[in-house]
This record gives sequence, structure tokens and C-alpha cells, in this order.
Amino acid sequence: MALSHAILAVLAGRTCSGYDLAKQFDGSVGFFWHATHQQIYRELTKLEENGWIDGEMVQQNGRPDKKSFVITAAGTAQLQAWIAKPTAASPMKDELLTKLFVGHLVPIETLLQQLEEQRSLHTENLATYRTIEKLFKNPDELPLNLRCQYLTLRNGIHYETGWLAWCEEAIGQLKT
Amino acid sequence: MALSHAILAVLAGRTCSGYDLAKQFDGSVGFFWHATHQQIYRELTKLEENGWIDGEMVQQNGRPDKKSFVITAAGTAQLQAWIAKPTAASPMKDELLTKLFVGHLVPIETLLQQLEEQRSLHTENLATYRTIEKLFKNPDELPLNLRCQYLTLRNGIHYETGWLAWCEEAIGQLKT
DNA sequence: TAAATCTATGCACCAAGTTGCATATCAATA
DNA sequence: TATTGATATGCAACTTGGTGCATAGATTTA
Repeated sequence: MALSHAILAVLAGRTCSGYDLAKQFDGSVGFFWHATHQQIYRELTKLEENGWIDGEMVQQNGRPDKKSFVITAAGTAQLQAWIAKPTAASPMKDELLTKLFVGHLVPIETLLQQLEEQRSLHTENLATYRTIEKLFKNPDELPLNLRCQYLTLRNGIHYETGWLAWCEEAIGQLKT
Repeated sequence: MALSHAILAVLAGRTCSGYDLAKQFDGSVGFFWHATHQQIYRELTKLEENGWIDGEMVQQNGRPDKKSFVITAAGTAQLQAWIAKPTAASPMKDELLTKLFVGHLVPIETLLQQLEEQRSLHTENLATYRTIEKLFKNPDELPLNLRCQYLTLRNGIHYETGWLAWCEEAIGQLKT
């Protein structure tokens, strides 16, 4: 139910082809809602059937033709209604923690390897977010739409910072 | 692929019926791997077919009979091999952030409501974790298996703390 | 004694997500 | 000119996850 809304959310900002959307879902919205191009194309068909978006073939020169989608009034209304609805808690799924939960079954070195791998992943993510953060000058003076996007970025920064702090703690603990 | 391993992880600690497992997945492992009782029963069938667990009917008095599962040597080997494998990054899915991303489409009051709802959810979660944390005396002197479990709990605490800090920041920002 | 609650297991159907494949246009590079 | 890479879209098959329902033994509570 929520992939459709994530797509509407992107289209609320600008018209996109499926291909454009797939790129948005790899960065930007992709930071908090993962989707493959397959899912996106399939969902676009449904959204158009529902009348929430409108597709139109666009001839291009220098590259293949594309189908461009715009959000309809009904789509926007749908999106607004969804935002106001109570938010379902995202079902937790963390492979690393599951592994650590039974970490005593493997050599400590294996655990440390995994933790260090995670640390470098989260370090990388944090660096990406920090880079984007710098593009926002004077966060307090942003128009509302950008301020909202800025806050989603800030969430990512809190998230990654928290993970990194934990990685350090866990690695430290296990090395004792 | 990973629900099976989460189940094996629980069974590595103690024999369980499907019902017991369902309760473990509501708390404990459930804090980082969500699953319904339906998924669990279905997966148990597969795990038994693969020979990774062994099921046996147990007569009980005072309550219905149950089927009790133990992990096999093959199952433990499987689990150990899985722990050592590279860990797939968990695909992000956060409904609230998706909503906030297009938050300018609704009144600020709606956003604040949602954020305050999240804040209270995460406050509750943190309180739960803190309560469990107190059960661990002298974390540095725990045997390895408990220390690993303690670290998963610490991850939850970092996670919830980070979320709460962000909630405060976001609410503060939007109230300006 | 009736109803609610806890223990215990499972089917059927539907929705969502993943993987691999298939196709095609056009630009740039080797 | 052949290949690579970016643009662009999509099908088919499969796995996983979610919802609702169905059943049933036993205890507790009203």
C-alpha cells in the first residue's frame, strides 16, 4: 500500500517517467523507501488505472521515447489523506542483529569482521548524508517543502550516527 | 531466507513449539526481526523438511498438545555458516519519513501530530529497553552468549534514542 | 453454566517483493 | 564498425509477507 504513496510523493514534486522514478528511488526517497524498477513500473500501471496519475508518451530525440507521468487531483487528494492517517510502525528486520543474537556460535573474529563491515557501511552512508546536508544553507529559512526534505535528511544523520556509536561500543565490548 | 535463520537462532537457545516461537518473536528477537505466527508455522514445516530442525509431538496435561522443535546438527551448521556470510543491508522502509517528505501538502498541525505520535511510540520502546537493560548486572562480566544479546539490546537503545532526538529536533523546527 | 481468555496449530487467499530475463533506442568510445 | 553504457520499458516465475478464518483443548472469571 505504501509504495504507491511513495511514488505519488515523488510525482507531487515533479513529473517523471518510470526510469526517472527508479533513479529517485536510488537516493532521495530511496534513503527511506526502497524499491526496484520492477516494482515501480508495475505500480505505475495500477496507479494509472486508479486515476491517481496520468501517463503520456513523450517523443525524445537523442534517446528512446518515454512515458511521462503526472499526479492527478485525485492522486494528490489520496496522498494528503494518507499523510494524515495513523502511521504503521515499520516492521523491523535487521539481519546483523539476528546474527549477533547468536554470535556465541561463531569465533569472535567473525563477529568483529561483521561489525567492522557494518561500521564502514554506516560511515559511508553518513558521509553521503553530510555531503547533501551541506547543500542546504540556512536550514531555518528554507521554504516548507525543502524544510521537510531537510528533516528527512536529518533523520538519516541521526540514524547513521546512532548506528556508528553502537558499532564502536559493540566492537569495544567484544574486544575485551 | 532470513526468517528461517531467525527461527534457528531462537531454537539454538532452547527448544520451542511454534507457539513459543511466536511469543519470542513478540519481544526478544521480535525487537529486530518481525514475524507473524503464520509465517513461523509455515517456515517450521520447511525447516523440518530440510532437516535443520526436528519436531516431536508432546502430550501435555492442563493444556493442548504441542509440537516441540529442536535444532539439529545440520541446522546449527547452517546457522553458523549464515552468520559468517556477508550481511545484506536491510531495505529501508519508513512510512513517516515518506509522509514528511511531502509534508508541505498538509497543514503543519497534521505533521506535528504525526511526529508527536512517533515520539510517544519511541519513548515507549525506549522505556521497554531500559527496563530490560536493568536486568543485566555488570554487562562487562557476562558470558559471551548473554553479552551478545545485551549488545542487541544496546543497539535498540541507540536506535530509539536517536529517533527521539530527531523527533524533538523536527518538532522544534516545524514549530518555528 | 456461559463467556472470555490462553494455549496450540494450521489453511486459503491475496498483496508485495525479488530475480532473471527480454527488448529496444541512441551516444560515445575503442 | 563493434562494443559498451546510458536511457527506457516490461513480462514471467517465484518467494515472502499479511489478513482473515477455522479449529480445538483447557482454565479462569463472571
